[in-house]
Amino acid sequence: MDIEELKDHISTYAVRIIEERGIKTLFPPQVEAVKAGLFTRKNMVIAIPTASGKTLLAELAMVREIIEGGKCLYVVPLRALAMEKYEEFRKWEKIGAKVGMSIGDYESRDEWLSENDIVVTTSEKADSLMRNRAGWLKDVTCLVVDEVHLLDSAKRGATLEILMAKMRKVCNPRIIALSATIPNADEIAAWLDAVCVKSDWRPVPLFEGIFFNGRLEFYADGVLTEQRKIGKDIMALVLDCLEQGGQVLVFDSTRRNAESTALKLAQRVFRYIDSNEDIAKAVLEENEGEMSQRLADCIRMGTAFHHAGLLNSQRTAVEKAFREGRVKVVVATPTLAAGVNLPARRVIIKSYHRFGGYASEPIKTIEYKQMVGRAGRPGLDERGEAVVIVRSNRSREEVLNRYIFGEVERITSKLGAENHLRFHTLALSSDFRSIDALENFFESTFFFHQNEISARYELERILLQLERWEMLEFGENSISVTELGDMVSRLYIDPLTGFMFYSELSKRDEFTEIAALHLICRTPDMENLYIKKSDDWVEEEAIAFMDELTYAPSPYSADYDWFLAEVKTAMCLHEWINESDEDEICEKYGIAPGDLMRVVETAEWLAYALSKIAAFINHAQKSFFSGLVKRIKYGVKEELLDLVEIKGIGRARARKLYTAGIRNRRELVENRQKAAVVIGKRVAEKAIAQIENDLKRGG
DNA sequence: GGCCCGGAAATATAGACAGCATGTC
DNA sequence: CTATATTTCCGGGCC
Repeated sequence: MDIEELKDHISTYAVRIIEERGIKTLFPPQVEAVKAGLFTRKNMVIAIPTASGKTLLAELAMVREIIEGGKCLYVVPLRALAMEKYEEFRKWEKIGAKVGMSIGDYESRDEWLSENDIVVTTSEKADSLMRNRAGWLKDVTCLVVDEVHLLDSAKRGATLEILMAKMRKVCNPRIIALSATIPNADEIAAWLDAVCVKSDWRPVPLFEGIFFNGRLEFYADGVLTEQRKIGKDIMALVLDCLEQGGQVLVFDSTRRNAESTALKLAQRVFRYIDSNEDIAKAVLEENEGEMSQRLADCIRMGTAFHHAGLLNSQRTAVEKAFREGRVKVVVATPTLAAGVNLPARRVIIKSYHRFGGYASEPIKTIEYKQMVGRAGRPGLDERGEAVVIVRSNRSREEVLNRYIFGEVERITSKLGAENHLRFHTLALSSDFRSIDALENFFESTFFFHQNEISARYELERILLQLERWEMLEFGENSISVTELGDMVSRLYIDPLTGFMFYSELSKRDEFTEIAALHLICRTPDMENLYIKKSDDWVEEEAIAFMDELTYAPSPYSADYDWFLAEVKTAMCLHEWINESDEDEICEKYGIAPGDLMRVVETAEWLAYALSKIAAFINHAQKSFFSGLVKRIKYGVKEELLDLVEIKGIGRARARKLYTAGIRNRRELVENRQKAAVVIGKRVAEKAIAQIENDLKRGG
């Protein structure tokens, strides 16, 4: 089907914009989706492979929607994905569509979200906007859910499910759900009263293979199509592809392995690139720690590793360098499996096992298919190749049966877990104010669609629990949410977290820094650092402040290891807010810069919640808690808070200024020369300009 | 005594969402 | 209770 044929649906202008991207015709599954009613008001579930044009379908539907005067919400699972889609959709600004984004602590530009025709968000943020009664949400006429197979995720699937069910109740939008290929897409479609479009078509043919004992075998449609001998290890597999002008993406199971593989491959990949010194330098500018040094070393030689220990800016730099062909090989942990779009001619799966709680286990087939789906760059490679490295005949068989010829797992709802029910029930009970109403709502979820189990018994228990925690009150025949309950719901924290904060704050008037931080780390919303065998020092150092804490189990109790992890994390945050050097913190706690940032980010969010609850009960230390939020955000002692609010002045520069006698913004403006000497002329001038600007506006 | 080697024992283990309140002819 | 791969430790053989 020719793109021109779409002009009656989306206007000639819109067709022009698509053509500018070099798209002339629709792919077969896209044609199928159009025929199935893409331009009607039908709900749709579209289950087709990565890179076969799901996003374009969503865009076509959204443009149509906007022309009709509608408003679209595009929901994705990751912030990085939100960024990617936001940038992509901004092309539609050329035909007058306004595009916005709302994720975590970032909101696009200075416009109101209500003015946008397309808003890109994560599922949690969308749910949060709903709890905070963002009025514009009820104007949404089209909801696009990207990666809807994430309904299956034990951690985050429930939120997506609740969001979809809630949206249907509140504004009943048209729903377009995009999914990877899954066996029960029609079940999701049935839940949504949607038409289901399924296809396995790919723009670039995929060859899946096995590498065992130096022999490379490719299979297609159940039969061996080609085999040849090449070298003995992964190096041969990589060079074989580079030799033909391709790029390689390697998936490995641990960060350490990914790093060492990248470094090993670099020894021979360097021949295939020119200088990457500028990229290496940019990566080191963000951080100079050990991991960053290793990354820079790899990049200089044309390889890189990619995992959650990198800073976000470093990750983006690696992705960009790979897209530009300046880095030839990226060795990644699962960060990239379901993340941003980064195709390569050859994908190598170095290990298909991953640690999961108690032991390492084979990854799921859907994960395999997602990794493998990255093989072959449309328009650039004639074919995509995916190779699993295997070390025994047994695992060769396993890979063939389970992955290459195996079927992807069904998607099942994970809403049944008590913590998810508790979390969402509190928020829902402000709209559905009786147990019957709540039960009725839960019957509209995917969980009920799949299981047809009444949630009533579970709900009763949870409601009583929430009442004991003073978040709900029961009237004659209706439930009402207390002020505390409403606050907890809007803060988007687990009610248990809210209760812990509320009860501990009520119990005592004095919290030391470490006690407050540890309270945050005790919470089910916090993700704590891992305790290693060699972490005895945690216990030893903790003796000094043990009696300040809100809780400490006996060393013989089963919770003790968990407790030590909380303490370790609290100590890490304590050093952060007392201005220890970032790289020193990373080294001492055995973490990478990206991990530190994530701990800080989560702690800041929870500290904010803590400070709100402290203010609510008028706690004696409420200003200490609100200061703590900022201190965590910037990683500084109290005295630097004024300086660090200035853009371009972080913890390091603020400390330099303070040491030089410039202790706040006023003193900065009054000591221009000195400031210029301490932090550099350019930075100082920018800072002063900003302060003066703020003063003018603030009066 | 020092060194190398093989095998046993110890060790470590992926990822990443969320608050808030904005302003104006 | 479940696994795997890498690193570290240790003892034996050898020069």
